[in-house]
Amino acid sequence: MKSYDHKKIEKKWQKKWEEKKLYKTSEKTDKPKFYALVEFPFPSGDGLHVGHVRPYIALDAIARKRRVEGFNVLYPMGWDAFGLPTENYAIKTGKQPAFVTKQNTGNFRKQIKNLGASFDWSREVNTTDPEYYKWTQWIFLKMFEKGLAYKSKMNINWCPKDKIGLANEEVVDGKCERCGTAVEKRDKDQWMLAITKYADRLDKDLDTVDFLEKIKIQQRNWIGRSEGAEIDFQIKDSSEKITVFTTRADTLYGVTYIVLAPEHRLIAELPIENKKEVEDYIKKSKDKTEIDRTDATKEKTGVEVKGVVAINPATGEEIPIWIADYVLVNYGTGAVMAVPAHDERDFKFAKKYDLEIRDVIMPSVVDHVNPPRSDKSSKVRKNAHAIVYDPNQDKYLIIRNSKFGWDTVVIGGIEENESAEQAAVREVIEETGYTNLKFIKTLGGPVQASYFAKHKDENRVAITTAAYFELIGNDRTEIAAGEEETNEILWVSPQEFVVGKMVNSELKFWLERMSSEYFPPYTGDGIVINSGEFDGLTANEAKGKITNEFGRKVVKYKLKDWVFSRQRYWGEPIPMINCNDCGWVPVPEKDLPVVLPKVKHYEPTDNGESPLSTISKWVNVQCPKCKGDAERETDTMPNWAGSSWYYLRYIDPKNKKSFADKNKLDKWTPVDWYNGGMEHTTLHLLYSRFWHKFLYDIGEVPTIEPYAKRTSHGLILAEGGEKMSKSKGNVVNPDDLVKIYGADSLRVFEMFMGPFDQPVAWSSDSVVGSRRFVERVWKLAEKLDKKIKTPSDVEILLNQSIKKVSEDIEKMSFNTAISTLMILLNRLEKEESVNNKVYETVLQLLAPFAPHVTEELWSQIGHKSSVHKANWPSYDASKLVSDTIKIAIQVNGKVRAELEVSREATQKDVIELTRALPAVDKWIAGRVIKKEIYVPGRLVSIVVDGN
RNA sequence: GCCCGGGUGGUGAAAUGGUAUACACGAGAGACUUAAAAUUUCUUGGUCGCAAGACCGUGUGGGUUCGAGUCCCACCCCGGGCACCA
Repeated sequence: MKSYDHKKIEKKWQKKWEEKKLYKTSEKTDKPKFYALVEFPFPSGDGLHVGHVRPYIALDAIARKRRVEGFNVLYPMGWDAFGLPTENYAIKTGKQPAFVTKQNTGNFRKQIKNLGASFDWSREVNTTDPEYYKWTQWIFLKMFEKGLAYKSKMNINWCPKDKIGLANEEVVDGKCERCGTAVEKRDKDQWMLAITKYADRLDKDLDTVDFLEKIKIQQRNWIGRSEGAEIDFQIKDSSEKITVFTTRADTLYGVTYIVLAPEHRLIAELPIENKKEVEDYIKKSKDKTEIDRTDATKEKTGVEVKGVVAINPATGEEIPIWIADYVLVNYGTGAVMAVPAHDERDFKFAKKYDLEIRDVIMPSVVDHVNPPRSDKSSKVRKNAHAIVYDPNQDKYLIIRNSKFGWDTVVIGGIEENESAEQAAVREVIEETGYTNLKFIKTLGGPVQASYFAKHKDENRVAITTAAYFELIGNDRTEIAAGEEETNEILWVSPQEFVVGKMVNSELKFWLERMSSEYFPPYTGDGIVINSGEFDGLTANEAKGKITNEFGRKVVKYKLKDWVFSRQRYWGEPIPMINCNDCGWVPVPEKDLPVVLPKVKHYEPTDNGESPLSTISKWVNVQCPKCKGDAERETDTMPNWAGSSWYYLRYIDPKNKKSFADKNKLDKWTPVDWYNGGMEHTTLHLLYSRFWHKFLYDIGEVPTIEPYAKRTSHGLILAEGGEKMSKSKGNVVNPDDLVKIYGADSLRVFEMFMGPFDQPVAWSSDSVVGSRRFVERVWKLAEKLDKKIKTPSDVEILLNQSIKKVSEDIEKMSFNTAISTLMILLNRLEKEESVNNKVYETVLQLLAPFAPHVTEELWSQIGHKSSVHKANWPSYDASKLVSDTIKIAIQVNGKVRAELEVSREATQKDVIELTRALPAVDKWIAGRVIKKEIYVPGRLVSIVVDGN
């Protein structure tokens, strides 16, 4: 047999597959469809690195498996080729971006083809092709027609280095996502897309798709749906009112002031006494950068609006109005009701400016050690806790109840006409005898705790107030009669005096409140207090009732409209014409595409205009409406435009009449499985869901969602654990590894190196292991024998492997699928001869990962047709377990022996056999057997008496 | 601060509550070779022991269980996302 020559084999089969159009998707078949998609790359000058191709290989394996399972598979590839890097390169070298793009796509295509991926190259798309972006522009015009695209003066994010406006999604930590320069704010006329009109559906329809949960969560967080209430606060002696948005209507009675954003429109309307002060503050906050203003760690500032007060609609009280820049104009109503007792920011602000803090929510805890029992009755009691600290020995006074096995603080009921402090003192003396107590303070308001009181056999709802004392002497009186003798009085260290060791779940609040003069605001749920008729309701109940009474229910989103203009050359021209008489007029559909003109210079201009604006021949046009003089829009689209619908163009890439044929769309949408990076979750993935929903609304696509399933790969890092990048010089090019080890070995390695969804550091040294594996599969062909009988354990291992590999590919657990095949191979190598059928199955299971070598071996054993067309192996469910099984014997939880038993053996038989084993007898001899457990097929567990 | 992941040998990593470290890399020893590479055989969590074997061991501390890497509670560290969103 010839030695394994990957270069020859891989070239040979790649050529044959292309000739036979093996991976070309047919439109004429009644097989069920399967549309697999990977994110198409931006063809940079750097080429692909080993990280880029991992998802291509993964979905290639899935696509290959689907084909042999009988699906008509669409697995396409293309180029997301508009973008800054190409333009910047063009500026540097003077080469046409279109030319550079062609060069780069050529290189990328070659790199990908080297891997033997089963893409249908006849459907390749390129977003910079006028035949493609004609339809990107067409969709934009439809959005304009429906009022979803609008031009508006926006205070946008501006990158001074790239000289380009950015969408919110492109700003990371106040910096340009691409170049890291601090983003400035600029007022500019910008085209906007009204993605916010789809906010509710983009959130809700996530329920209808199979996306990884973390992707759904991240999108939901970004969309930021928040249910709450709008409540009007009348301004005293005025017809004006301030509307606030709140998610905590239940705390309305705790509102002690109102805060407006500096940009709030009402500020100009109010008869403010300290106008100068207020205006100074507003000016100062306008001068702050976005980063400074939104830095939550900075101390909050504000200024009171004097001469004007608002009325709390619930209490009727007059409350002050403040202006502070921690309140944002563009969220909610630009005004908040401040509840310092139950909100961190309000609390800090109130402390700083000495504003009133009013408790309206009592914390409520459910004891998790002794939770209330549903079968017991419940009693409400008012309690006092006495926290007694002895500074001399740094210890706390507790009572240990040996009967129930718990430690508790001194606790007792509060009698009528008694304060918590008085009750606490009384209880300490009665129960412990200590009399020299110095009262320090009451630890805030009451806390409600629900628990099951063992000693009374009933559920308790305790509303407890704690009093804090220090011990100043050791005098003790006699402990009152009647106290249980099971009680022991102890002093414990602070380490022991915590929830968990102590039975009192309220203790965490007491400790918090003891340690600082101002305890932190309580922001959790609880029971409403100090709120008139709403007292005693849970916070949740009160939310609804107070909203009904004083406000109205509303839903707000954090999502903002999409800034769609870019002041650059290398993007789709926005197909709009500005006419002095007619305003913004869309380019007529028949004139699409608006083709990018060729220019000599691509440099962006400092005044923030697109380079296109300097080409007067292109700019000056006739108004399509009135035929008067008009000018083209010179801004271009962001490069998220072309990628928002590319999966639709793959379906019918050559269509000249529409972006895709309706029947074909019916057949192929939605994408069945889309894999891509987590970094696109709130950008591309969200944008394309928006575009798709829009196209659905205007009847252009048949489904409400573009992607039925979305998964995500982990990043491949460089060997040192850093990100791979050309500037760091740590990029690994797949071409080099294909040359040395072959595409098959590289593919196997990329799948084997670790969990697909987890980040991994690359290790070129380890590729050799996968190469050895491929070579050993190659060599196993020397042992083939058509007549040899397969040993039963091999038979079983084979069936188990078919099952495991099939399931693991579906779960994207490629690493364990490969290791399963390695285990199988290790076993087969031990045999003198291997049956052809067994070997063929191995080749088939390996084919999705290593398509070339398996195809070669498959043809060498005499197959005329491709291994990539042979039906996926199925397993025999009756041959997954052997007749005898090895089980482990545990004595007191420790493995002491092993035993081989029949699969059908009964518990009685197995345990008898077990006891007879000397290795077991040693551990059980002379001891009382308390328990014997047999887990069929797994183990026997014997529990014996103590020592 | 909040929301997701994750923490297991020298390394990448396996493990429906049931024999922790499968599979692979690396390392060590042997075979083949004039030699090296390649290939191949064996060893490879730690401690003690001549051995049989014993004990310890999945970030830390508690808990549930006959039995915990896996479940519960509290915490520490690393990666990612969001962040003055009312």
